[in-house]
Amino acid sequence: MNRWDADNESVAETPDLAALAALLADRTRAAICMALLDGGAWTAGELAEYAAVAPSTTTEHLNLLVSGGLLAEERQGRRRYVRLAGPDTAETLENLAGLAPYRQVPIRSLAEANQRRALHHARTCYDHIAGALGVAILAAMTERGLLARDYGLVLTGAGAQWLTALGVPDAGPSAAHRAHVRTCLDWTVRRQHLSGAVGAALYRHALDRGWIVKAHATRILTLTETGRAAFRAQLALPDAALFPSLTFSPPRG
Amino acid sequence: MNRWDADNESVAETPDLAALAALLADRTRAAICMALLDGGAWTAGELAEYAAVAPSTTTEHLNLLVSGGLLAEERQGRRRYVRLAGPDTAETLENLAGLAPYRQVPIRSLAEANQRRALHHARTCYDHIAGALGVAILAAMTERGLLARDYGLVLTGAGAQWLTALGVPDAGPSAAHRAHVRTCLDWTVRRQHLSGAVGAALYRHALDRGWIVKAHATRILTLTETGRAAFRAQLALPDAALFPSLTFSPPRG
DNA sequence: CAGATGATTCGGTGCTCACCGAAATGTTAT
DNA sequence: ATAACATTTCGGTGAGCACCGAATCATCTG
Repeated sequence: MNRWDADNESVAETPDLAALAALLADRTRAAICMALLDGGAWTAGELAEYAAVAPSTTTEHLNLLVSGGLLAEERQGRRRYVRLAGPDTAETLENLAGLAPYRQVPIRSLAEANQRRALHHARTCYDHIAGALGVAILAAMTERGLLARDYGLVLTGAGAQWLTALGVPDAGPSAAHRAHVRTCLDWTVRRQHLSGAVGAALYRHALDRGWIVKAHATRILTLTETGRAAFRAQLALPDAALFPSLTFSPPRG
Repeated sequence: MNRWDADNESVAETPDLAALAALLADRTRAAICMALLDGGAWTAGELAEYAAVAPSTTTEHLNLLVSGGLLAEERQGRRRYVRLAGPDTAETLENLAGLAPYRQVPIRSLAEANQRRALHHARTCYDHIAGALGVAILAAMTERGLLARDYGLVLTGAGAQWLTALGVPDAGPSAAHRAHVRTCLDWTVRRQHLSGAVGAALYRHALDRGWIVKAHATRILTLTETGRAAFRAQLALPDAALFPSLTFSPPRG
């Protein structure tokens, strides 16, 4: 206790950016986090198999990630479920991934190639829709005057009416602390897609109505025939956004 | 070249989150990035002294950060200037810092304690105002109806009028690709402050009018007497936000 | 209760990397 | 030209850590 600082301790607190980054700096841990961006809870064993490391190694990684605040865990009997700590964690992770350099990964099988195409077409991004479909939705909503870019991105009056006409519950007051409309940089297409509370509500609605179905243990979303009809009727989405086989993956420099 | 994928290469590209995070996972490199969040360009030597490592070590770090895309460099004769790559880099860094755990750092001198108090009171956050002053500005603008939270955070009509009355140039059309109004999590106060294009314009305006002055080689902003008068008249900011000595730093758990 | 299953603890190994100092390179000042 | 200065290159050292396997603990199933 010093004279010049009688009522404070003689220490201060600084955000430990390096400690947080170190959690993500390992390829295995990064892969785990990217997998958890599907928004679901995974068991330790599933993650071990996914990341192709021994269960013991996975345990160590999960301990670090949980105690670092990135993951939340829930134990049920003999198994350990983990998921991302929250929407803000997911958002920051996606932003970071959009900023990251690209790395070449080999494709070893036809199944892998198909899976990758599906992933580029439509996938979850925590609690909303990403991929070519997500990008097309944002573009169409902007073009049709449901979203406006004048003062940042906002839902217009027409947009609010459109949502209620669809039967999407208004997430406004309940999610007061969360931005209503937001964008997220897509790492496959390098363009923006819709996130925020509206993006999340739209995703849930599409799931409920059977427009899309989510595959197990991946982030892949499959568009149903009903979904294609709905997106055509509601937003006039072009076929290129509705069929995986037509999804264009641009070469990267 | 395989039959099943005749026109694509048999490799795909994934964002290398781990590689990006590894850049920030070192305490020295993280300190360098945090220093550069003042928005200015630093020489390699200045950063070496700031981070308390040998010049040769600094060179290696800067090489990594530049080639990783986080920093932009500019050489002038025998010296090397570096700055953050862009506003999106700065934004992601601040978000990350807001998510990071806290670390205790010892305070070794009275000067350090004063500096820290000033930093908590008002500082730059790349291109806008952070600290207690920044938080107070956001709160006051919201309370006075210049910003609204109904559909995400937006500038109201009254807010736009207020800005033009002040003489702040409208950054709207010129910064079309950037969000007009945005918030940034403050690591000192753990509350939001105003960023985005409007935040940047406001900061520049306050500098031009002599409301605040920026100290050399730190992120510290000092409020002038004119500035205090202006913020009282325009936003009715309370004294607690106008005087560093009254700035409250809450204990952390 | 026995056997299977999911997760954890622990010891040991190998690799990566942050750091420094000394010498070298290139630029500005006297 | 010579001196002072800013930065870089390089070799070597030491610490941290991701990984595995074997053994152990806890839980569920037959």
